[in-house]
Amino acid sequence: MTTPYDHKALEAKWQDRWEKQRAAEVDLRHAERKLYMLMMFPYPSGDRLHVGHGRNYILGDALYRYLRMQGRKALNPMGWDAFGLPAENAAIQRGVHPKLWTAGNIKVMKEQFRRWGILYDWSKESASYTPEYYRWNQWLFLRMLEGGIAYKKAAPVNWCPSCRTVLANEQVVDGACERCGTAVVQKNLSQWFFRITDFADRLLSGLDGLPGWPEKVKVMQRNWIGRSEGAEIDFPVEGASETITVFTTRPDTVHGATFLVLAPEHPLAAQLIADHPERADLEAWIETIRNTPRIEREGEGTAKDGRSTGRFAVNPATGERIPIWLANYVLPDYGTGSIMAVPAHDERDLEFARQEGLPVRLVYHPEGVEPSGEIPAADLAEPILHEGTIKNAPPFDGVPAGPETIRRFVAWLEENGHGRAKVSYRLRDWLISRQRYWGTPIPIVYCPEHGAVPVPDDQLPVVLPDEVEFTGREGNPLGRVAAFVETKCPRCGAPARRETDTMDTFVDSSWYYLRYLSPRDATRIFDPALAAKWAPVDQYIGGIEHAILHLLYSRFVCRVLHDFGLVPFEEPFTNLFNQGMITRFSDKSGRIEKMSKSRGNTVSPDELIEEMGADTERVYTLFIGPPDKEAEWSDEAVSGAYRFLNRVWRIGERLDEAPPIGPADEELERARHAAIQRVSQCLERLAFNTAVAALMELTNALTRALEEKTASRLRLEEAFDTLLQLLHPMAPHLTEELWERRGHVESLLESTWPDYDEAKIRRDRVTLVVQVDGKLRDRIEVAADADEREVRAAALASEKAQEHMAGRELAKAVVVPGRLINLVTRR
RNA sequence: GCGAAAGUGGCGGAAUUGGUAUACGCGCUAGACUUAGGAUCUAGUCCCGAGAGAUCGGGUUGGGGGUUCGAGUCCCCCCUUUCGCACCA
Repeated sequence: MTTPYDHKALEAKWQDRWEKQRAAEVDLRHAERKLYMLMMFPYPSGDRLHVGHGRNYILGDALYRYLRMQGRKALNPMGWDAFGLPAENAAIQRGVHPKLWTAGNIKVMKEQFRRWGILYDWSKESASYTPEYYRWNQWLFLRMLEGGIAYKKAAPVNWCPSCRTVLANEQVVDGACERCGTAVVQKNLSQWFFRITDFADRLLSGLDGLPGWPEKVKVMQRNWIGRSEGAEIDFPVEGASETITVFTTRPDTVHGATFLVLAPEHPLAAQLIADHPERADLEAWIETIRNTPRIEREGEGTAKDGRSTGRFAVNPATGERIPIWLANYVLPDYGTGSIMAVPAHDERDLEFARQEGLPVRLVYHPEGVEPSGEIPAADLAEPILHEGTIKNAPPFDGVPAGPETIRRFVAWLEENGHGRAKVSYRLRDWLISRQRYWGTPIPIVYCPEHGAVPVPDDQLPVVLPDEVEFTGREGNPLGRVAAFVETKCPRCGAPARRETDTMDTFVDSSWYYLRYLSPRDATRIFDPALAAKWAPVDQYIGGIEHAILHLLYSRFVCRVLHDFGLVPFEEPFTNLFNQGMITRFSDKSGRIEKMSKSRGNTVSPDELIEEMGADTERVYTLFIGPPDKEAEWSDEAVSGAYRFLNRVWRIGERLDEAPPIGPADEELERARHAAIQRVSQCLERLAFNTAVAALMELTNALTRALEEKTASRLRLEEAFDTLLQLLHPMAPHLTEELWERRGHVESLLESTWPDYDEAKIRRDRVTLVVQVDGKLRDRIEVAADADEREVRAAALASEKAQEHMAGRELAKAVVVPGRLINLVTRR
């Protein structure tokens, strides 16, 4: 009977030891070569981490330990994204103060990390809910205010009725709150923004300088920024002094603009319909559109809904009168909130023209089609998008569609004073105000005399008051704390009120990687010298869900810090790795889904660790599949990892069974060097799954050698030591224990990653595949250094090859050294 | 609709640059040791056909075509799945 190894005692022992030794602590000032790796810091929610979360941290730790053994003692800090709604909701529901609740959760999560055997440099720990941290959020806000990057404006904003706060555009997914899924409504409010749109071009072009980022993330960011080149064109309104300016990417189709469409919310709309006989009806209709949730208005298949204003504008290209319409398909917050409709050359405009019986006028004509002036929209089956030549639009007749034509039109518009080149973006400014308690107070005081007055630096931090009632009632609880709200104007000393909005927690997370470098510096946001030395982060690891949100905001804030002269770089994260999700069958939905508490398909690491140990979870998690792909958790397959580790353990107990001299020493030596090579190459590209497979093969080779007594004790011990080293990143506890038992004084973590010798892997004689006309027919053994002539002779001597050549003449022989020879016959 | 990634045994998956498809693991089958085994060890396990047998022949990486001595890998067309974007003018 064999008993499994005592993982409980052994794992506790090593976790204690690493903690006591402060095994991952880095001296930032004196380290010679910098390497900064980082996992996205977690939100300390009340839920215990499950094995799906574990993948992220285990992956990072395995990488850390590997780098460490490579002689690269990386900075690998951890902290807490500790502000946010769940803490406040817990306070409302359970009467626990968010601060206590959060602190308790941090303690639990820290213990979970420990139990996974994960090494962080805890001396750098920082948490965003401490005044020591968030005062620098406030400081940064004030600098951005001075720099004109932070500003306040009244605007229609996204409001989540369930979270009772406004949201940034990035936090609205398919018209719903990113956090709770509730449909977002529009509200007109005066709010604080960061002028991220000023950085749109830099954020866009910077992506080209990030070869270490997944293409997918870069594409998502490019789409989100949504740069469009085009022109603004002015259309004078008939009978009024106003002009309507539209944005278009196709100024070359301006002759085909047969009507204008304004978003119903457009500032001119009310004026245009002022004299309309059905003005009241129209106003009611505008209200309806205005109050339609975004999801309905912009959703798939939403019908176009429009009304004529009864007014006309002049097409500056043709001089013709064209009607002005209002319609829901024109969005108020993109471009100028108004378009020139060219139904001949735009699908949406054509659809609307058909629906409303509006005319079409071709600018580009396919071959053989002659100009026919305005025609009914019903006569055109589909729009002509990027083909044909211009006819009947002097001076452009005969010009084909293309970018050069667009440039010519822009120049022509500019010369004639009808318009100008213009670049538009989808990106909106970042709305950072939140009407919630548990966040960084925005350091502003409202004075009746001086308006919004910034809190002076020497009065920072503006501390979040502890004495707050969490009732769940409408409105920010901060607004009901008189001691907080009532203050004096920093400028004149008159009674004034504090801003009660707090900052979006994505502000906290946009620069935290810099705070780790000097977490207790009370004099500045971070140490610029250390930032210049250690940042940017070399390897960032986290989930794809932050492809836009956190990663875009961080890139923006990094540029702000750069422009302030605080950091010498513009990109915060040089290499980015998105680990795949762990999925599992969910009884609730009957489907395989992302592992999550709400889906009820989580696996608790606590029980798994209790039963089979943290090393088993680690090895299985790394073995489950390519780390960047999603992977399905299998409760059964976990035991494979457990069996593997027990096999390793048993080899350790049986080393003394090996004979002093072994007949197959070279074989084991070859297996050892091959394993070093394979595992090293795998880990260089984070392919832990195949690295584990290679280690299983080495383990199998060791077991076989031991069973068959074919390797000497010396070789066996050597190979076993190598196995422990290569396996350490994946199974640190077990390997440290066995390493110690082998009599090594220095810890395995401090040992040097083994080198391999290619000469030791090479064999004297190799097996070559013999193909005849591309089909495998035989295998032959030849000297490893055999030249092409020798290989060909050996292959032609093969009886099987001869049979399959069936007397046909040899046309040529293709030799791939060390692999195969293909005998090609003449047909 | 646009963009991206993917499709390989019963399952998870492997296969740097085109060069022995199915490594490694799970599951399953048989056997060994056992009072017992969800423990451990050994052997087998892509499909079809022939053979008592070691073996031998043929086929196979979603489907179809192409390039090549040679294609899971490259090119073209199609199907399916997942993800992202989606009235952005």
